[in-house]
Amino acid sequence: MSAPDKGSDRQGWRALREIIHERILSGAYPPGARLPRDADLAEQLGCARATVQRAMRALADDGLIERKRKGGSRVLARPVTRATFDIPVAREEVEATGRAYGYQLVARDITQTPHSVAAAMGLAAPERMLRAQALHLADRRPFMYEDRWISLATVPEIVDVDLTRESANEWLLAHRPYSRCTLRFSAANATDAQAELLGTRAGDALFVIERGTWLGSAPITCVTALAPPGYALSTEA
Amino acid sequence: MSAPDKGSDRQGWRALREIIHERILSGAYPPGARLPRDADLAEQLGCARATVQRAMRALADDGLIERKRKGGSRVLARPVTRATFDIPVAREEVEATGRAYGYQLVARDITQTPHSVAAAMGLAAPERMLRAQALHLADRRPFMYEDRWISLATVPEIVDVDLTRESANEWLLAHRPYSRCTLRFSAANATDAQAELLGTRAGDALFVIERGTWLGSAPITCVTALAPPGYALSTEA
DNA sequence: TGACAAAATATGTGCATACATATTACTGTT
DNA sequence: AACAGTAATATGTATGCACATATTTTGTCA
Repeated sequence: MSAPDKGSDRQGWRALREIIHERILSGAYPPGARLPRDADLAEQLGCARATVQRAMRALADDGLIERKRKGGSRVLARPVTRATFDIPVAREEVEATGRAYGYQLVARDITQTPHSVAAAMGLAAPERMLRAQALHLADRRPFMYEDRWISLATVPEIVDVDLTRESANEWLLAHRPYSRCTLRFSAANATDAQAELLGTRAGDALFVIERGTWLGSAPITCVTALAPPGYALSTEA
Repeated sequence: MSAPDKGSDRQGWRALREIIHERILSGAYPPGARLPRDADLAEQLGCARATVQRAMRALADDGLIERKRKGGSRVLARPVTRATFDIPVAREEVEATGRAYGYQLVARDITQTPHSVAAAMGLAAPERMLRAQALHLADRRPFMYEDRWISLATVPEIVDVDLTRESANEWLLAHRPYSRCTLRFSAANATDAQAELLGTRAGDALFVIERGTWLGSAPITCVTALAPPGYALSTEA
């Protein structure tokens, strides 16, 4: 029957991706080389073009190959290391390691943002916003310190939230979904005040995560999170 | 009129994703809620189930919804912030900012790895490996310092490469593709020697990138890269 | 030779259908 | 009521087809 040997080697698109990946690793398709057309690969491997497309798109998403509309597919000469991080909520990050999570509001007030914060949030001029500074604890020891600004224009309800009980981050995630998010990782020396809060010494190298979220073009919040020495973000690509 | 109005509002899967995303943002599908079945959405939106599937899978990949085989699709109550970073080769990172790239080998020798490195590479015991320490420069100023170990068992040819001319990283990328890669970001205070090399002061907060690559289960290389203050890694999720 | 229009081509997308697979829900038995 | 086996169900995957779209290549004309 016309059945294209389904029974013997029923390959899924994941298997196809693996086969092609192997060919790249083994040098059969060396860096910079052009791969066969999807249609040819499909015939060669005994499957439909759509299945090859699925596998190839996965390889392209992983940064291994490059696909262009008429140029065909090429093995990237200099594959970029593409890594995906899931930035967890502090509570879950702590609890994932089996420690007890704690939260503590350090300060809360409503003031004018500095120019730097307004700029980071894409505003032309500073605005009055809610500023919340808080500590996340793991087994009662400082885990991360966050200094957060929340737009009163976009999230007016935030003034009525009891931030001594609930982390602003968790409240926002539950009540104000965002459509855009920027992230920035860097390192900084701890100031005296930061060291005091994090239980380390001034000058210690802190891991810095800066995050901004928007709903459409309206800024929601902008946080600078500081983690004491020992903190690391890791992933497998 | 069984024709599913193709002419008027021919929606692509990206448009569908956007529509569903909007519904989530607007609260039509609140956090934790179950979404309609793919088939129902398809009928409601006037397209094929495959198209809905494509959109929904994209939303799931972005960490916005969760899909289970019979449980249907749910809006994630606590959406994780999922960010994808492309870790560039130093040369390209420098040149992307319009600066002149420079490279300088600081040291090269073949010695036994410390236990820590052997462990990081998944080896039971230390091995003799090639260690290459090098500086990447931007406009003749230190941009990043790397301390790298390369497995002689996996990459014996590396001993014949002139590392004073070519960065080990670029040689490896061109000649030794990897199948697995681990990444770890952290912060550390500069030692005297590191500060000297990077042109900063001892104690300054450095951004640390640790990376390991393997081909199958064979370790290829393991690097610790240090960037001076001012360096940051950023992305848009 | 050079510029511009037209044809060719490889990937991208959409659709309809069939079947696979993982879970949930149900049902009958003890 | 507890349990195991079975049916129901929503998503996952594969296929064949047609057409869309972005590039490259080719061809024509000045």
